[in-house]
Amino acid sequence: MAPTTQQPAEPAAPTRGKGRPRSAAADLAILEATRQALAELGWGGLTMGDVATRAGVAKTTLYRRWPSKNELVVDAMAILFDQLEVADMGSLQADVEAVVAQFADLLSRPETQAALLALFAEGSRDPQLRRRIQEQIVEPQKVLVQQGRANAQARGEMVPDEDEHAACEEIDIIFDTIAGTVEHRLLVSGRPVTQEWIHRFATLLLNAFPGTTC
Amino acid sequence: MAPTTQQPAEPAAPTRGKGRPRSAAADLAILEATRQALAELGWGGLTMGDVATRAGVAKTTLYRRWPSKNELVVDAMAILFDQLEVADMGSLQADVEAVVAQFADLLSRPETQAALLALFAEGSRDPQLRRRIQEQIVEPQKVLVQQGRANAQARGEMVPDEDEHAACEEIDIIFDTIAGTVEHRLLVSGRPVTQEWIHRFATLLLNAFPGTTC
Amino acid sequence: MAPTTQQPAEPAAPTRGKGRPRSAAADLAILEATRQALAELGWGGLTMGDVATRAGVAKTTLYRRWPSKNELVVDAMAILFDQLEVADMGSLQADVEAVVAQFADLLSRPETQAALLALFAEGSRDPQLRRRIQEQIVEPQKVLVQQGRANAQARGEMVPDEDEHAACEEIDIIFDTIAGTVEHRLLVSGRPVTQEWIHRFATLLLNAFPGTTC
Amino acid sequence: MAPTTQQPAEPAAPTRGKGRPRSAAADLAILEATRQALAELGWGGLTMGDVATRAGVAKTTLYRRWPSKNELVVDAMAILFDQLEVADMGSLQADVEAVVAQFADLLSRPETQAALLALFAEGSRDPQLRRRIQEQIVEPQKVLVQQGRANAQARGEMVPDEDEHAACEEIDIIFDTIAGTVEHRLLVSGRPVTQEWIHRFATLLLNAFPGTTC
DNA sequence: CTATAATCGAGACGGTACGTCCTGTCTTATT
DNA sequence: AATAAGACAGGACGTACCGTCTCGATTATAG
Repeated sequence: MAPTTQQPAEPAAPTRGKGRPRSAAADLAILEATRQALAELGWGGLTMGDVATRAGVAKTTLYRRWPSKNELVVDAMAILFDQLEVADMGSLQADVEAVVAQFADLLSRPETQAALLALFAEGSRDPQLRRRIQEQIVEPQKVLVQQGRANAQARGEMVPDEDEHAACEEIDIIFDTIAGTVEHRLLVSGRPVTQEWIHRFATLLLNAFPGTTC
Repeated sequence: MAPTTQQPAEPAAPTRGKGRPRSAAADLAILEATRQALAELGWGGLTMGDVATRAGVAKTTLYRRWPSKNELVVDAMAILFDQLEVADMGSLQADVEAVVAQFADLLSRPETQAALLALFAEGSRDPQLRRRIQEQIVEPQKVLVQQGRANAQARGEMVPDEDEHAACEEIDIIFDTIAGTVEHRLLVSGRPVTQEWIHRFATLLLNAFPGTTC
Repeated sequence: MAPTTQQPAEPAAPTRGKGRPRSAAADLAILEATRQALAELGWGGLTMGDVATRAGVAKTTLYRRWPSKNELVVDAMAILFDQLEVADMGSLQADVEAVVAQFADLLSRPETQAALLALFAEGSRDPQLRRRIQEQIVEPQKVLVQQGRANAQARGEMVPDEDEHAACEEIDIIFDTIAGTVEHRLLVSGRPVTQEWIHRFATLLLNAFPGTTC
Repeated sequence: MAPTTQQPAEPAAPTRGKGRPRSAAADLAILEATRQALAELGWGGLTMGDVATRAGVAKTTLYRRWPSKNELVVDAMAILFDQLEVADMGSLQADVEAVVAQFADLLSRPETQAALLALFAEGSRDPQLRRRIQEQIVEPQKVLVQQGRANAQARGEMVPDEDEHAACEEIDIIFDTIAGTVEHRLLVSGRPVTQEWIHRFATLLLNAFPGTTC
């Protein structure tokens, strides 16, 4: 999660190196500047030089931490996706609606709109980038589904998993469906995600899965 | 559909344009070269100059027809999306599976992977581009859903629409779900769309909609 | 002199060809437009397309008559240099002053300033162009020197030529001196040619040549 | 003299510029490449991109130092004109002949032929360029005349200047005459400057000025 | 009166250079 | 060692002209 790129080994070493230590403030300033620039200028308008200027930092400082724009933006966006939470609202339907609403809010921010699909597009060519996206952006979302599922099972709304593998597959398909549908609605079709739409979508979703004992 | 950008009025004009007419062969060569370059180099590697060279055409000829890379790629991809068809396979489930398979095939092509998400990302900033994408890429897909629905109703698998508006909303949500989920599976999660996955997904989909009389 | 370039044979043929005859009005309009554009935009800013537009003529019409900008400008300027005359003012000194004044006037026009040195520069690389410049621009000036010399000899101010060859050489050197000095003063040093300067220069010139019987 | 264009203030600044200092080697390579390209391709064929390539330098490095082709060529040529010298040959006639010969040699170089008139032509439109040409190319020549005159006065061949202003005017007219005549002979008339021609021209020149006590 | 033919306008075409912008690396002096 | 500053090689951008071409329309002479 931390902008640890480009360093010797990191986990094995709390490297108390000799020279001047890296400025932690710079990291935050750069990531904030990146989000700001994304929101203002979009993915295509984002330049490393501009980010450096906004952050009050030299270009070198940027490249010392991130190998390129892509990785920088992944880290800048990851912070936002880390804030997603699944609260136990008492029922599966309510939990789903809450999570979808949170996700839709996130996708409505200008920086997210500018960055998310562009990152996915870049990731489809660069496997290393794809992995980084998976770890820092996609996984945090998928965890929500697992969590919500566990909550539902704890409440007795869903039968517990028997086959580990099948459960995994099912989580995948649910996740792709939720994330994909909301993204498509907001970013491709360009139509709003209202409370009513969320309700309809969540209802469909629960219909679709016969495993729910509601 | 035709690369008619940059021209005076087009529909209302049987305008016997005065100068030398634009080369139709150039249009085709450029669009083909664009798809080729996308497949080879990806969105980021796509260069107007390179496309021009591949098409055996001057860069000016490109800019005379398309104001930028974005519009060019929309038109180049639109041709692929025009080829989608909904065949009547006898049952709604079979029809859905067929259409999903077709769509997944399309999204598996390297040029589509390179272009689609990048276009959507650009479209989220540029309303004109978004409209163009809607008309030339998204609409042709949505038509499939409408068509399939009509077929199902003709076969008696679905009750006919009563409320026009509600039907429209439902088509929207179905469409966003199908397109979004498949895109997310293939382009974001990076996992394959197998025959089995398609079957599971189609089943879920039909479960979700109680209107089906199966 | 006429813009006869690019035609079959011309002298041997008053070629009453079959097709539509070339517009004589176009020639004049083009040359006038050329001088206008030169005065406004300078040599570097002069474009064939712009000249065509100013003349209300298609670019093709231009290229049918002149192979390139250089030749076009030679012809456009030649008209101005054809207007130079040597009037018999009664004394060699007066004649020289009159001719220098005329020449200085010509070099003070903006189109001349823009074109003359540029043409000479181009001519130093392109022998064909150099010949054209010699014939249409330089020779008309040199004739003035010969004429003035003849007048002076007729008035008895100079001894008649004995050696044809030596006379020729002397005309050359006088001509280079007058033209070169005035050009350098006006176009290189950028200082004005006043009545006083002309007088001083003419005096020096007559001093320099002992052959004058004054 | 140095290619100092585009810099903050230069003389008043012992400014220990903060970033990486400009490469001095690049300056020399660029100016040399410019002269080479001029000699090979002429003014019209001279391209910023080509110069950059020859110098093994990026185009941006060129534009960082010189705003355009014109200024670059002035600096490239200035080096040649800095090499002019007036040697004391013992007599005014000999000194004049030596200087004219030197100047003619310089004007016979292909890069000079390509550049000089073209620069003067451009300078007649652009006052800033004209000033630059004056300072770096014309003045070094004019200094020769002043120097030669001083030498002659020291030798007693010329009476010393009484009126400062008149002397200045006289230097101007002598300079325009020498430079203009040689340039016209070589670059416009396109005829060679032989030893004999130089002798004749120098003789005329000394005739013209009665101030000489020979 | 109809071919035939060269001209005209318009504007598309392949090509080249332009001057700008951004990338990612480098070289300074400073901290 | 990391920092700010900024020069550097390289490459794509979108524009402007060049000189050629392909159109339909015009305007002359020749049959």
